[in-house]
Amino acid sequence: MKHQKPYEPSHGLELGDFRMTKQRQVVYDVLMAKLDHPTASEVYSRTVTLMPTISLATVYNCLETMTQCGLVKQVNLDRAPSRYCANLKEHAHFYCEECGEVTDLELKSGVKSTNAWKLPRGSRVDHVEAAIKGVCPACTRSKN
Amino acid sequence: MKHQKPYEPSHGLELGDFRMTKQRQVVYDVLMAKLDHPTASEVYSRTVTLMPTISLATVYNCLETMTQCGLVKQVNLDRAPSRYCANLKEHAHFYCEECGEVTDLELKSGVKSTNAWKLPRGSRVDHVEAAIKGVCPACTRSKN
DNA sequence: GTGAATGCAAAACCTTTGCAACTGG
DNA sequence: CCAGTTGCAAAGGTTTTGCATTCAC
Repeated sequence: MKHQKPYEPSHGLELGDFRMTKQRQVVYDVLMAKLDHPTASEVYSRTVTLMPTISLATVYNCLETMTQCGLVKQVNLDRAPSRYCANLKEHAHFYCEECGEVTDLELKSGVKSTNAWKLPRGSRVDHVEAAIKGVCPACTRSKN
Repeated sequence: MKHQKPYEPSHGLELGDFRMTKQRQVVYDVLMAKLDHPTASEVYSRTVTLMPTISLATVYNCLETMTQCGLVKQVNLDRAPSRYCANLKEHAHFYCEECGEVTDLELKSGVKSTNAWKLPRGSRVDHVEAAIKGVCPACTRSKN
């Protein structure tokens, strides 16, 4: 069985041998420029306008590396292509079934993200991934 | 943009034209027989021992159809192959990074699954998907 | 200088699909 | 009977990989 790599805390940012190449810089800039949740190919489309020679494979590599380093987060909703997100604070994702937008939901203060669930005593929690599907306020309003 | 199909409540089980074929029966039986979280190909491996002529594509079709009907749930963790689950009560999933097992976490009573997150006023919530990664009690114990 | 990263194309992987044959109600 | 389902093989779309070239440190 192929296990996940153990989750690396995103603060601390242990970059190790991380080399800041031009490509990585552009990919990172693109992610920071617009805090929506682009897929790898959307990131590619945006980077290619800034650096026409970059390849899709490199974008994938950069996103993977940055995910490992904790610079960005990979967001997976169902089987859809992964999206990437530069918001490093703990948060959930809201997926609007009408407009397809993904927005971040902050954690309420003083609350643990696991607090709704019965965790067996003795579990160690490393990471919580919460996705909420529904209809966003804007789409709810425009529906009638 | 290709949207999700709207989420269908799993109670009520509107089966519509659903035809209980031998293949679907076997797939369903296999899922009920062991409430772990097999992937499509694990389901295939198990069904094939009971019905050697079944094809992998049919297993995928059956799982898809049953997911639509609300008979089973599709569980997606990261980019790993989808797993399937016959537990229809609202629950979260715990993924153990040591042993790779996926277990169900019940919702605490009197609590909403969204309660940790700041939902914008006016959002409609249809469905919550929560995945918790960590180390299960058994693996935590055996580590030292 | 040297190991790491890139770019390209090809492969890998999970999943879906087209279609003729079959079957459940 | 006949729409819905199967099985097969082939295609689909996303992501990864092998390898020669280039580059950051």
